Amino acid sequence: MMLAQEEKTELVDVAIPLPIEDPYTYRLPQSLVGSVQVGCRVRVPFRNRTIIGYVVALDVQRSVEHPKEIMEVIDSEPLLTDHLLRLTKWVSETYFSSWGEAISNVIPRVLKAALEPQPKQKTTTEEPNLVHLNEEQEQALTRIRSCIEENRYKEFFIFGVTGGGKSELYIRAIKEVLKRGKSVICLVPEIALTEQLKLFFVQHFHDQLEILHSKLSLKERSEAWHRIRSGEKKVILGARSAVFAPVSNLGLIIMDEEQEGGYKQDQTPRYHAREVARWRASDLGALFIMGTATPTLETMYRTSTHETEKLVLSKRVDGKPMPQVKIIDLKETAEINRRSVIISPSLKKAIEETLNAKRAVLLMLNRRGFSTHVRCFQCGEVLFCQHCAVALTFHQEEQEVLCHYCNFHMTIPTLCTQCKHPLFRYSGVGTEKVESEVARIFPKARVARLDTDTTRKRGSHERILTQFRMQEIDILVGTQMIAKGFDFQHVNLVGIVNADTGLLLPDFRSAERTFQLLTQMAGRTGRGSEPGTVFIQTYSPNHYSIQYASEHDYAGFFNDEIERRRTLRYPPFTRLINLIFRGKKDQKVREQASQFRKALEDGLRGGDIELLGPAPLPLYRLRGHYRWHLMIRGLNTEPMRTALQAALGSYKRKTGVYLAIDVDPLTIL
DNA sequence: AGCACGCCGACT
DNA sequence: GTCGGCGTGCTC
Repeated sequence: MMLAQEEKTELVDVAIPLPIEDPYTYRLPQSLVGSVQVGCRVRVPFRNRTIIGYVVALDVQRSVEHPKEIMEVIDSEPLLTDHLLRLTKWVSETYFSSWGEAISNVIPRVLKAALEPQPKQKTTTEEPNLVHLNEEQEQALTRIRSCIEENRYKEFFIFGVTGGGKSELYIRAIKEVLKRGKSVICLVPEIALTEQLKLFFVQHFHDQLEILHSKLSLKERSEAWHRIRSGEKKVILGARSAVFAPVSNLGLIIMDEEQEGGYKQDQTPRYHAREVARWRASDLGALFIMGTATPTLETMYRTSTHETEKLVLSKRVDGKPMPQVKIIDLKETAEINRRSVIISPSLKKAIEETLNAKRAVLLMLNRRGFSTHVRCFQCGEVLFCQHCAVALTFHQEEQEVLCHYCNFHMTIPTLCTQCKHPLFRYSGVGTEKVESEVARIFPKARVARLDTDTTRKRGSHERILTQFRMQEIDILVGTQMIAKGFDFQHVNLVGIVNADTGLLLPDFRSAERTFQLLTQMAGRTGRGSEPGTVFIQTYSPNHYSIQYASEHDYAGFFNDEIERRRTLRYPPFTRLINLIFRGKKDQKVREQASQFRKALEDGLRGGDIELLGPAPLPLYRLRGHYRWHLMIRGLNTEPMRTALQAALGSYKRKTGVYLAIDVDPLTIL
C-alpha cells in the first residue's frame, strides 16, 4: 500500500523568493496530486520555517536526496501565465536576481485566493469628442494602425515637441487596439502622473480602465490584479511596476516620457521598465510605443539603426511658437554684486512684468532645502552626516539640518564641535531659500513651493496644483517636480534659478539630463495666448546642453553628444554592468571588490570586455556603509553576463560585505 | 536573506 | 574557565 502511494507522488520545482540560485524540488503528496499547476503558489517547508514559493515545473525527473513535502497549494488556478513565468525568468537572468525574487516582485504580496466580482460601475455612454488631428498626427496614426493590423511585434518612438499632441495619439492607438479585443498597458514615470492622467483616461475608457501602482493599498492592488488577470480590465494605466500587469491578450504597451529615471527600479531586481516592455511586446507580438520630446540617446540611436521607427510631431497643436529662451551669465551678475545672486536683475525685471500682466511664474531649482551646507563662521568646519559622505542640508521649516540620502536629521549645535564658536554660515541655495528670497523681493506676490517637502502628505501635491490652476498662486518655486505634467495656459515665464546643479555630477549622462530638464521646463510656458519666455541662469552659458536647449535643438544636441559617447565608449555604443560592494568595514569592502575583479579576470581571458575599478563610489559612505564599485564594460551583454555568472560562482564571499549588481545603470552614485 | 555551526578574544 | 564575536556554509 505504502509503495503504491509513493509511486503516485511526484516531484515539482518551486522557485523560492530568496537570493538563492535555483528552484528547489519538493514532493507533492498524494492528496495534492492534480490540484497543482505550474504558476501556482505553494507553501513549503524551508529550513526551520515555512515559505511561499512558486511552482515552475511539474513532473520533475531529477533525483533529490530527501525532498520535503509541499504543505499547501494556495491557488486553485495558476496565478502566473506561461508568458509571465518566462518573463520573470528573463528578468532574473538579465538582472541577476533569483527567479523567485523576480516572481515575488511581480505579484502583490497579499493576494486573496478567491475572486470577488466587482459591482458594475455606472458607465457613461457618452464619448468625449475626439479632437481633430493635424496632418502629422494623422500620418503617425496611419502607421500605427497598419502595424496593429499586422499583429506582430513592432516598436515606435513618437518624437513629439511639448504640446505636440502625443496624448491624443495614445488615446487613438489604444482605441484601435481595444477594437480588436486586445488590451493595453500605458506607463507613466511616476505615481503623481498616474493620478493626473487617470482623469483624462477614464473619460475615454470608463470601466475598462484600471490603475496600478505601488502606492495603492495591499487590498486595492490585489483586487486590481485579479480584475486584470481575469480580463475584466483592458486598459492598465500605471507607474513602473505596471509593466508586469497580468493582462491577457496584450496588444500594446505605451511608455510616456521614456527618458525618465523612474522607469528603473533601484532595488533587486534592478530592471528597466523599457526593456521589460520591449521583451513582453516582442514575446507576444504586440506593439511598443515610446514617446517624449527629449528621448534618451539610447532610444534616439535605435531609430537611426531602424530597430525603432520614429514618428515625428514637430508642430504644437495650438500652432504656438516655442518660447524664447534667454541665458543669464551668473558670473557677470556675481561680479557686479560681488557675491552670488539668486535672482538676477533681468530675471527680476521679467518677473515684475509678468506679475503686472497678471500672469504666473515658475521658478525651478533642482535642490530642496534652504542652504546646501552649514559652516562654522570661525573655523570653517562643515556639518556632515554621520552616516554618509555628504554635507547636511539646512531646512528652515523644520529648523534642522537633514541628510538627503539617509534622512538623518538634527538641530544645529549651539557651538561648533571643533572650535566652540557659536555662529554658523549658511551657504548654497535650495528651493526654500529661493521661496523666501522671492517673497522678500515681491512682497505682494503670492508665492508657493512644490517639492518633496511640501508634498509629503497625501493629496498635497494635487492641492498645490489646483491652487496654481485657480490662479491663487503667482510664483511657484519648485524642484524638477514642476517640470512634469504641468500644462497651464497662464504661465508666461519660466526661470531656471541655476542650470548647473546637474552638470557638476560625475556621471556621463549629466549633459543629457541637463538638456532634458531645461527643454521640459521650457515646454511649461507659452501654452496660452501669449508667447512664453524662459530665463536660464548659469555659470556655464556656453555649455552645449544649455546652448542647444535654449535653441530647442534636440538634433544638434544628439549629434554632439552621440559622438562624445562613441569616443568615450559609453552607451549606446557599449553596455555597462555596475557592481556595488558595501559594508561597515572599508578595508573588507575594498578587498572584496579587488578579489572579485581577479575572479572576473580569470574568467575573461581576452575578449573585448573591460574592467574598471575598484574605485570608491562618489557617495563613498552611505547609511554607515563604505562603498566601492567595479564596472564591466563591453559591446554585448552576453559575454559580460557569462563572465559575471562565472565569477559569482567562484569568488569567496566575505561576511559583512554586500554585493548589488546593476545592469545598465542609470546613475553611478 | 536567515540561521546554525564553529573557532578565537575579554570577562563574570 | 565561559560569552560572544563573526567567518562559513546550507537551505529541496
